[in-house]
Amino acid sequence: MSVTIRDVAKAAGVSPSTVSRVLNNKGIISEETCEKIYQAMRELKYVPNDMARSFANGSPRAIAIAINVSDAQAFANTFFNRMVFGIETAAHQSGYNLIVTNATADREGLGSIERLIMGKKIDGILFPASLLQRSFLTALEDNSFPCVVLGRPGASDLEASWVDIDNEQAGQAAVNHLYSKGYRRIAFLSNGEKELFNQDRIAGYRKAIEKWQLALEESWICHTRSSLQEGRASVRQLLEGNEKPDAIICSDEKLALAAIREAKAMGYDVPNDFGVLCFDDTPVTELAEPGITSVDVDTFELGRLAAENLIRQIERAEKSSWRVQLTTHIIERDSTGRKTHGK
Amino acid sequence: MSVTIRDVAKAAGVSPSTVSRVLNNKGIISEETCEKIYQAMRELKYVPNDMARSFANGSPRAIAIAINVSDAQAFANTFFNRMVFGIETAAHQSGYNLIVTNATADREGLGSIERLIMGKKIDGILFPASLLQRSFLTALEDNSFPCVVLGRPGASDLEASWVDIDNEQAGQAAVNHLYSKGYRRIAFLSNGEKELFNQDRIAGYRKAIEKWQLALEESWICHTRSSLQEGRASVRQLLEGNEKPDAIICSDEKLALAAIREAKAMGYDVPNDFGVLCFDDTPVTELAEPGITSVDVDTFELGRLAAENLIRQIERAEKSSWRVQLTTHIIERDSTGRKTHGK
DNA sequence: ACAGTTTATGCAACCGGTTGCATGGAGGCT
DNA sequence: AGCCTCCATGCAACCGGTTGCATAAACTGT
Repeated sequence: MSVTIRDVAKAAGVSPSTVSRVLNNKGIISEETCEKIYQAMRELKYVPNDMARSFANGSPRAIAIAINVSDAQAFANTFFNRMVFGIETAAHQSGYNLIVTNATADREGLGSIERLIMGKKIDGILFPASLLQRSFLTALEDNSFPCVVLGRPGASDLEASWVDIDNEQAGQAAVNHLYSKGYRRIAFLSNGEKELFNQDRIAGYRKAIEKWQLALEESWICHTRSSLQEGRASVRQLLEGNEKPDAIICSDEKLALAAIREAKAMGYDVPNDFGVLCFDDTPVTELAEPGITSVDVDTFELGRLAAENLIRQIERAEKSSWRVQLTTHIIERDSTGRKTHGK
Repeated sequence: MSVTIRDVAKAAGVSPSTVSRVLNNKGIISEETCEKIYQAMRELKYVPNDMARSFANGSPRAIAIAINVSDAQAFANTFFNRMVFGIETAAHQSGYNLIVTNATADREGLGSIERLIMGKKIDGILFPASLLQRSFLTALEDNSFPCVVLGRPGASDLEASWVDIDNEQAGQAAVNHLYSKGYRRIAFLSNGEKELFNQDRIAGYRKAIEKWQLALEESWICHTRSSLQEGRASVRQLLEGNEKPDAIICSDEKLALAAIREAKAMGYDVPNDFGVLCFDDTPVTELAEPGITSVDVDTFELGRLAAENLIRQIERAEKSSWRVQLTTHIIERDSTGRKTHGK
């Protein structure tokens, strides 16, 4: 069939082992032999068979990322997309392939992930925190199989490595930005009370509010579902209360749009009477009118870091828990671009 | 290390070959032996080593999708995301893994794709048409390596298989929808004259215009770049001309937003005086105000079909050129929801 | 000049399934 | 009973690199 290491060996007048050693720079080989072998490889257009190689040294040089095909969230998620690109980049740099696999369990017993792991097709795995509910992770830990979680896992007792946005910092950054723009009465509209990232962001929000000694009304922290309708209802309630905020931090773009529309409908001017800001930069925040200021994170980098660490785990065979929380930055747009400062 | 086929054989009191045959239902095996072997496999918790298997039968049972990490388009692309999910689903169903790989060439000679192919790490590859410029495809064809292009390749002489949206049908569907809503003077705002998909859509547009015997002004077909500013300028020009359209089909969401804003700014009521529609359904079309009617395609299905065909190519070893053009459907929103019919 | 060390390379086994060919036994036919 | 066929299974080679151990050649020091 194709040209093998033995063909090269024959052509160069050496043994297969020598060729292998040259390929992997293992052991000491004389300049001369080296040259002969390279020559032969070039002539025969030799390309090593990666399957054979993986098999022989028991490592496929591949990592996997688990996704959930039925997850509508991920479907729409630009965020996720960029992260995958970052992961691929890091993997490629270290000579690993990236396998994408669905996380749902098969009827026939083993889920596709377990199959990949047990079948020795991957060296490590990246696991979105949202898919963590099932006992996957503990299973992985028992086997001490290399793994990095994308997003902070809920159960804090887990010893896994993970990467995430620094959500507390993100919450502070949001307040800081609004403060610098002259807003003083800042509300927070979350898209889910149970979500860890909202809790962390709110913690950061509180800290920053305190730091600047701003008004802190408990009624200004409200939770709703991510929809235009429910968002508008919440904002209306806020703006009809006795203590009216002059700016709002929203968990997502949908709520931010809702806030803008409701405020406008009630006669407010955005951003002059009412500032709006949300987390995650997307086409929607860019194209909204006014453009929505957002707290963004470099998701490409997030993915890159995750993969890099995973590979370090694999190669060093160390299962130390490693965590990274990436700092966010503000992408400033018109929704917080107040012109008239003042209380 | 781990439990192998020989361990199972020993436990069941048979030879490794018999176990292998049971695993792959090859040959004829007695009920009795079969049972013994299954029993042994269960007891030992045997999982076949996929690397060894791939190596032995010379097929890794994996396909790859080429991406371009530096491509900002794909970055933001929900479209792409869903397609990948569809591909993974089909691949998984047939027992293939999906490898994601960057298409850019390395400095050290072989690009990662060639490496995957030559190194026997994949059985076939999916290739976005946008990455086709380089001589990849011809190289693949010379080797008759299984390949499916995502999107119609530009050079029509290429013999490759591909899947795409039926863009001509999409253009017709857009006109048909507007016509059914009472619009009669329909313009087309494209985001690039050279793009094949725009050419096809415009061809469909012309056909449908003719079919309904609508007015066809050549000045109504205009090309611009995808930006709010340039979009608005184009629309302003259209609406200031002598022959004013009462609806517009836009290549993308950005241009549609531009159209809505410019029309509103000029005192038009959208959708009653002026209907707006675009291709591809995204969060932006959903969240715009008014929501933008779009011509959408099931990209998950598109990916699924592509992967399915690729695998058929691999398994049948047939290199027939196969094409699919998927039919679009209208996602109706308020931007074409005219209430007052009439010219 | 000789023992001791270093350097460069070969030999052969191994990684874990797969498969063509061989074989022994059971059953069928005359 | 003898021969043929078919069924079920085993044997051993093979896929293509990798690697521990052995060894021959070259070099070092005295």
